[in-house]
Amino acid sequence: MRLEEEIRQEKFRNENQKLAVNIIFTHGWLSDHQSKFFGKFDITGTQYNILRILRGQYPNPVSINVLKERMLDKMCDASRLVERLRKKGWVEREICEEDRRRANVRITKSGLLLLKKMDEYNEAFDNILSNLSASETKQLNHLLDKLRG
Amino acid sequence: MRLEEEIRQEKFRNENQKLAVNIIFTHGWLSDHQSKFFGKFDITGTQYNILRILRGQYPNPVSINVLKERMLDKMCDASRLVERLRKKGWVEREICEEDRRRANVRITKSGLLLLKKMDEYNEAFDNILSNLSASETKQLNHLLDKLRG
DNA sequence: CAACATTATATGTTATAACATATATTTACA
DNA sequence: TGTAAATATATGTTATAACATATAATGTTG
Repeated sequence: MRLEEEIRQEKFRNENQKLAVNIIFTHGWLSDHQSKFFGKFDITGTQYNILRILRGQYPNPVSINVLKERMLDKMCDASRLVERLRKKGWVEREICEEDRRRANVRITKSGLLLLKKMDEYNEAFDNILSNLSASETKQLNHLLDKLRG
Repeated sequence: MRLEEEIRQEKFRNENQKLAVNIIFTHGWLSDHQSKFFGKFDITGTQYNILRILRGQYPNPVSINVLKERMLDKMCDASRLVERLRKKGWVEREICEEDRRRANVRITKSGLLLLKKMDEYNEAFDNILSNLSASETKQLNHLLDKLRG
């Protein structure tokens, strides 16, 4: 639906301002869908993202700092985020012996199992974004990349 | 920059998944810029948005419920958000006499003044999004609208 | 009109994000 | 090598978001 109808605001200063609002609104729309999905597995989108990064490196560990760098939303709070995942048994951490400042974080079997279970729903999840054709999706990706410069 | 480089992940399941990640990442990128700007005025993006809605109706008041409806991120917590704005002197509220359940919220002179001051920076703000041509911006808006169905 | 449902808002609680600061370890360099 | 700077992570604090529930006013229906 047109943004103007969704938020009942007919006038924007210009297309740029509308774009800013549109990005925020679309993000909210997507988050709603996602958190419904993630909620079923007692995990947040941010946490899921971390687990995905860790699976990508498995069986190698990843430091907190690298996690920060690769996170979608650069959080300063990665320590406590990892600690929450640890409490749920999805990751383990140990001090890195080569550099004792670092903490090595690794996904556990239990974490891998969770992701595997969630993988089965990937297709349903992708369908949230099925209102665009393949070429439109590609173009949208391209425009977002270009927007950020 | 290409999303793949920004988050150092070369492979996505498909363009749809990349799109989901791209929207979240672009939103984060935009929020960073915005909060730098909003922070200068001791206001958050959400609060600014409420003030804009209220200015749109000025001098008529708006109920909490209508604010909720029009907010970009439908918050359940609009009461306390309005209360925060009231404490800063940017809005006032009173009980609606026709329906005493409702609270009428109105932007104050001080709130209007703040928005006016912020208006002066609109152009600089729009420039955050200046990496696209006019027609690309329009198309991006169109694709986002279509994506949400 | 009495009882119940609905609506609008408020509030208690918990989880998380944001910010500043602290601690421990390593690196650089005089 | 001793000391300061830099780095990696942790922690204290505060603000806000999310969720559930409470309260008060209005609408509805027999």
